[in-house]
Amino acid sequence: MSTINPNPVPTETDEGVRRAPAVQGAVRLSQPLVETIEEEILTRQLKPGTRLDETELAQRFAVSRTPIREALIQLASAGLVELRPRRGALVAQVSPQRLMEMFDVMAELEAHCGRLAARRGTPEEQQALQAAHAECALAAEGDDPDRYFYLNERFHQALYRMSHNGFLTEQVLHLQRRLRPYRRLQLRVRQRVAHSFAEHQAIVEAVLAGDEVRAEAQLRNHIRIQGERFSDLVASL
Amino acid sequence: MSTINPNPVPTETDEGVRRAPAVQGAVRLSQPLVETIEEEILTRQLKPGTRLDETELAQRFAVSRTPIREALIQLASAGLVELRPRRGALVAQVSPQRLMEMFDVMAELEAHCGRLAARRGTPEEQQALQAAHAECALAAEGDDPDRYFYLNERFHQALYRMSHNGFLTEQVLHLQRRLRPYRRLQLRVRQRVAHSFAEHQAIVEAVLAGDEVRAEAQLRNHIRIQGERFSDLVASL
DNA sequence: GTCAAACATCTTGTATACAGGACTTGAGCA
DNA sequence: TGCTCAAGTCCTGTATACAAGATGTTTGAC
Repeated sequence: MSTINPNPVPTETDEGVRRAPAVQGAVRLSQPLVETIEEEILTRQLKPGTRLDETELAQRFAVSRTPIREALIQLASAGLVELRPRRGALVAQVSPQRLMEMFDVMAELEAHCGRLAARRGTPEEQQALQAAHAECALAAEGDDPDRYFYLNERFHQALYRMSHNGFLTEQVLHLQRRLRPYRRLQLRVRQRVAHSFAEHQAIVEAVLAGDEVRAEAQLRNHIRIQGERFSDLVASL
Repeated sequence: MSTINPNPVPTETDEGVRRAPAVQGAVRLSQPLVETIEEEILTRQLKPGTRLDETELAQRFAVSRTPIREALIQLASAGLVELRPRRGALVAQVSPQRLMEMFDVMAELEAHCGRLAARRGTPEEQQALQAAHAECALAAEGDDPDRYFYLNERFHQALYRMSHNGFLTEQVLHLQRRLRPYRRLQLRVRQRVAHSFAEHQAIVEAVLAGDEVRAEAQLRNHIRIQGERFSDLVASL
């Protein structure tokens, strides 16, 4: 019987789900379930097309089918799971074309973040952006793709916040998370880390200079490159 | 945007939700519930902040609490309902600032649709766009704001499809629906229908001419005006 | 040997039971 | 009179029971 993995994201689910059926502990059982299953889908431990049997999951997490069903519904709403009425749940298949469509939308949203960040960023946010950029520099020089990948996300998140548009930030964060496994492939490509960092440099300069047009263009291009690289990758298969 | 397949057949909800508990008709009871409650929230029959009591809803729709809970979870994922653990569900409050943020994102997504439509629209799609535009003309001349509102949505949807980006289309459709009650307020403003139609004219010309830059700019402006008007409306209160 | 229909089994969707947290109300106290 | 605390009630979250659709298998006919 497997328990729920400790989460990298700081949450207040202080304890695991290892509980006797009648004991009430966490506020909602389905929440950690959503996070765990989502993580496993995004990390490809659960592969697209995999059947998600409710009873099996219920046994695995030592809860009843009720919170499992609620978790699956939430995952379906996020697009990670396909729910076929009366026929069970599958890990959603994401076609290469759809991925490219998602990268396309991501590029536009990030570009808009860049424009707004250049226009609205406060001095503190500008400093935070530079700090995030400096951290990326260390990882890039140290030739540590995994660490760069993580810091790269932090860099972009600093930009999202600078947009001062909470809704936009939520949307683009969601897409960032959704596309993570595919973006991760990119950095394995030769020289990609170095190129990415150079692009960041141009972005930082444009944003700090308050150059909305350039910030927008640089970011659009920065994201779009990933979509194109991904497309090359797919085409080569 | 949810990947829950409601039905093998893309049919309307055959009728209301009033059914005897034991009658098996729809594939899932929660689906029509989601649609009904969503409709009532979007039409303001259920006002922001209203408590959504599970037992009460269960009685009203003559089902058990189980499908009600599943519906509420889906609505919460769509942002229409706020779920407070152990403390019940509320119709989500949308602050004026958040609405403006949503209009801002909407403007960018529609603008991108416009650009792609100008680049990729097929002759059939161009014809469909013109046809939708012509229908709007009739409603505008006839001074029928409600009908114009409906046809206006069809016009925009024709543009979304022209983008040939399914993910983008889903996202922007979702936002169109979400913002509907607030957009509806716009057309009551004096001369707004006439202005809107004039803007459509410019959009159609740009898209048909394949002028990506102009199509994008016209659409961004067309949507942004609504956000600004809304902001004026809020400020005047 | 192939196909189809009927049956058995599995799994989902819904109803209901039950436990525990949250809100309400009223009494005691300052 | 106002505040605090406690008991009672209500409602949510979870488990479980049950019904019916979906799937797989076996058997029978051609």
